[in-house]
Amino acid sequence: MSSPADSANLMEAVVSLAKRRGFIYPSSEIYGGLNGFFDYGPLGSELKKNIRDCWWNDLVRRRDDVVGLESSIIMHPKVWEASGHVAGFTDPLVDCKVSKQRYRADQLFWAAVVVDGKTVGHVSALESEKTGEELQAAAETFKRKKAITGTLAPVTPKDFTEATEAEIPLIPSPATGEPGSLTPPRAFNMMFETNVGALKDASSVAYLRPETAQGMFVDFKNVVDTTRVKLPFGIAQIGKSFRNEITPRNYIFRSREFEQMEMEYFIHEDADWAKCHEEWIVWCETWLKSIGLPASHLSRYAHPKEKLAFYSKGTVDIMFKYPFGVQELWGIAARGNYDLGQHATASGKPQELFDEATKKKFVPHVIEPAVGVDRILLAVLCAGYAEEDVKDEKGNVEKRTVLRFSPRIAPVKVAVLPLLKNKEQLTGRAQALYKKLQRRYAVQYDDGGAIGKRYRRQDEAGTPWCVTIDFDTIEKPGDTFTLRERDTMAQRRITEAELFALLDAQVY
RNA sequence: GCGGCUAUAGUUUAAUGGUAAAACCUCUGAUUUCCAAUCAGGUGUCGUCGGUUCGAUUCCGACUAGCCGCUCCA
Repeated sequence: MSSPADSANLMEAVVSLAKRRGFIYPSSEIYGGLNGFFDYGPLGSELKKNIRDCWWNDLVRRRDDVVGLESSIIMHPKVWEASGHVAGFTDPLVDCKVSKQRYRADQLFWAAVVVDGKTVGHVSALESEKTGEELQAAAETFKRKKAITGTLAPVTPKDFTEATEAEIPLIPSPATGEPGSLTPPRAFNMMFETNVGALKDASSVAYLRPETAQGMFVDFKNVVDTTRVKLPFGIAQIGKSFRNEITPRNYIFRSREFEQMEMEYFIHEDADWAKCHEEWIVWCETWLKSIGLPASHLSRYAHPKEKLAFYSKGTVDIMFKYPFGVQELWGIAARGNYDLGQHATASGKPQELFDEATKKKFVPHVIEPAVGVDRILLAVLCAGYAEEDVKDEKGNVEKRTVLRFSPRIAPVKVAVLPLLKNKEQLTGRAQALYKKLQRRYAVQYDDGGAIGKRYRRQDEAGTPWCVTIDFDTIEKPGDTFTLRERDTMAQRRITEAELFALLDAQVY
């Protein structure tokens, strides 16, 4: 087997195949495209739906402790104030116009150099464990170089967001050491704004949700009051989310409109959250393997304690080895009771449960596995893509392109192929089988061109099996078809009952 | 958003200051056609806008989109 020479080629090959076979198109392509948005074509929309269905079936339908939810995309603006997204979902950035370096304003520190009570200059340093000491040392160096006499006051470190308009031009760039090249911090909220109702004013502002999670928190009491759930239990949701990313990148990996599959798993405040956290990480890893992602491409990344939000007890990301690097696929966060607490405070409605044992009310804690459907889809495309060298009858080496999707998520489960399209006996039998399969599975009927070409066409679509209705089917007893397997290209004869049994076992 | 590179059929590529080509794909027809069989035929292209020019797909500019880096994240 051969594969594209390097990662860049693999990515190009996947993008090209995805377009050519109708998995993924750039959005609004006839108008020049729109950065950060994509459309899913006939095969892509089937693949995506299968990923969603597998997750929903395994998590919501096949577990006793998880229920589903579908909340609205536009919610009350106060939801996003309480969640912290209005204030905190921003990245204030500062550019150095000379060095072209970019800094996070809250990670770029500076201080005035004060000698004998007079400000004589400014120094800067990037955030580190000893930012204060570095600034102090820089201030002393500054004083010495400028040959200023007097008493240097201890520096007061501030981050760049605290700099006034007058101070910004005086602060030196960490890259050049010279002032004047830094831009004012530009903060932009990553939430898309819109207006609800006829009037467009401050009171009509609403947001397209940047995550689906808040729906589960806001409807927490509704679910508790209207269903028979008992702790521990989860509320799961699949839906579109929107983020006005600065730089959408890496194909569908980071887009501005994307689809999330999230669950909030609520546990007692005294429950062993670490154990529960670990169990859900394992569940997620197992699930990814069940839809065909190889274990060799999966890894874990535990966020360091000091980088966690103050309310977070721990976050572990399941990483996937994409062609452009090992990147986050699934984040499993232990969020304590922060979100329910925030909504209780903001809404004035307690978000508590009653503990019969202790006779006390408490706010449940939560474990949150959050994954992007588009990221999973990209992962299965990249992991499943293969180019093989196969020899034809004459011994010539030819390239076979194949997408090795798990039968669970393959957009087409079976292709029904009459060996010839001008023989009524063959096409009639093929149509009958096709119609019967169609009632339960996504199937394709293909009578175009040569049989070999049709097999290869299905390989590129990732179809696990082809059944060919041939002359043995109609001339020999047994009513058997040729079953051709995608991965091995092996052929064997199979009856209709055996075919349905195979599908029942493999497609779930 | 900033910097670098790029843009020709659905895909991958070629040529050209004088009006665009090939392969694959797709479609139609013929054929007892099982690993991109064979034969015959068909559709389809210079990202957008502007400038220079007698004439621009080619040169220049802007915009849009893509790739890489800064940054960010499901």
